[in-house]
Amino acid sequence: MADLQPVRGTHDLLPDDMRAHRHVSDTARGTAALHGFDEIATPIFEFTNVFARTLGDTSDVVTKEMYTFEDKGGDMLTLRPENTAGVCRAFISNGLAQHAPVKYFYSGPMFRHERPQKGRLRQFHQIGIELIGAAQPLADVEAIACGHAILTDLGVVDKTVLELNTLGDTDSRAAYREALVEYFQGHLDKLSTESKDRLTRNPMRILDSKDEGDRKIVADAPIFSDYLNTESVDFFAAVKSGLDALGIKYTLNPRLVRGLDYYCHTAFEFTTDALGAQSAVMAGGRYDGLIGMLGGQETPGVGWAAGIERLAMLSGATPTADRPIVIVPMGEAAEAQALALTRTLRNAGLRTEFAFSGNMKKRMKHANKVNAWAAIILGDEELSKGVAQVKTLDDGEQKEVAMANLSAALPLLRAGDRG
RNA sequence: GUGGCUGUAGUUCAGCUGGUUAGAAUGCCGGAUUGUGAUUCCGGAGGUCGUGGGUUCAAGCCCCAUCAGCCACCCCA
Repeated sequence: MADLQPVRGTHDLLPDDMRAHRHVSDTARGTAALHGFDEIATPIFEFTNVFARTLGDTSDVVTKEMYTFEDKGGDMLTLRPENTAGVCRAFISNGLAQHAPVKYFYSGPMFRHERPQKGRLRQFHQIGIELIGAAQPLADVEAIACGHAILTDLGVVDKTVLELNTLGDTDSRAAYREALVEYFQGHLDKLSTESKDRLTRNPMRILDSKDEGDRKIVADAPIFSDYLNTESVDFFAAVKSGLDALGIKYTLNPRLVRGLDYYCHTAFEFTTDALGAQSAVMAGGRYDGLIGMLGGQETPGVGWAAGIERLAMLSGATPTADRPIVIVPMGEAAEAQALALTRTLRNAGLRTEFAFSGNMKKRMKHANKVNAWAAIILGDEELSKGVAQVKTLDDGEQKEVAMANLSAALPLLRAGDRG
């Protein structure tokens, strides 16, 4: 066992992992593009303020999970724990308000100092979309529809449930919050220690508590829907009817709240029970206050993020690498010829490798080991005749093909093999 | 951050109540005569038993610490 361990909660993506990973991000990128979301990339680190200001100083992410450090110039920087704040910062920095509404897709690493578990890493990867500058409920529907389509394309949508809730607008939320605090204050002695803490930091979180004592108290707590104003109710109704129109199923979950302060109105989460305690696969919502908090002109936005590792685990699909052709030259003259041939075949778009060491047996073995679908054998005899022996490895059949015809003939020989 | 389980060859694991040179499978390397792989046969390399202390005549097995993985909580993707 090597004594050099990777940093806790980080993972190497070896080719098999990488392919599974790419399968998720490539599929998502393609489907997002189909929905009009173009890819952007923002820096992996930002000034700490970008996150501290937007995520709120009560959230767990900010208070204990960020990788924050001072750089050599004395600036406080933070490795991004999520990408929405970065995208909104970019929106402001680049004066993109003039192009609003804009639709962006992103994919990349995020960092959170949490205790690792399966499906929960310190460096993990997310895909996500942001739709900035559209205040209409249809924008929320569009964002959810895009996410739903991606889950469908990945073949995991059946393993998930779309949970939906509204957090209302600022007024509704403030009124409800006040009522909640007042209610729980009256039951302070019976609340769990954790929930007492939540009461000051994020009272709505108490609704989600797993503590039995808490649950009893929660049962009689004020209900959010009683505090929603007409605007909030109408907005939510529009989102729901949009989803209905698209045939996207959802279940209402009044307990679905958000740890991050900037969310309002629509909150949604595609959850699964296939990943243990890590049930959230794709989560998002509306964040109308975020850009204002960052110092930009008040601009509405909606989006979601999804964990690539979790999606990859859910889908279980591990695409295999394209099988190569291996050229097996015997003798110096053949090796020179083989080099030229690799180039010809590669130019023709055929994945080609060169078995350059050992006797013929070794080279054939190599071809087998790299899972080649065909070996091209080139020796003195073949050279003198201007041909090559093409052996298809699955059926063991060998055919003589004129050198000049190789790149045209190979795809036909492979037609029977679609590995 | 809190609590619990686990940690033996590249990989998956075995190793009896502590007792001589720690095993298997698979993988890897080499061989079974000349230009043919994946099957078969033979041979070989590879582990300071996560790491550091301690108890003991003696520790992979016991104790402590530490690191990592996993599970639950917390939180979240």
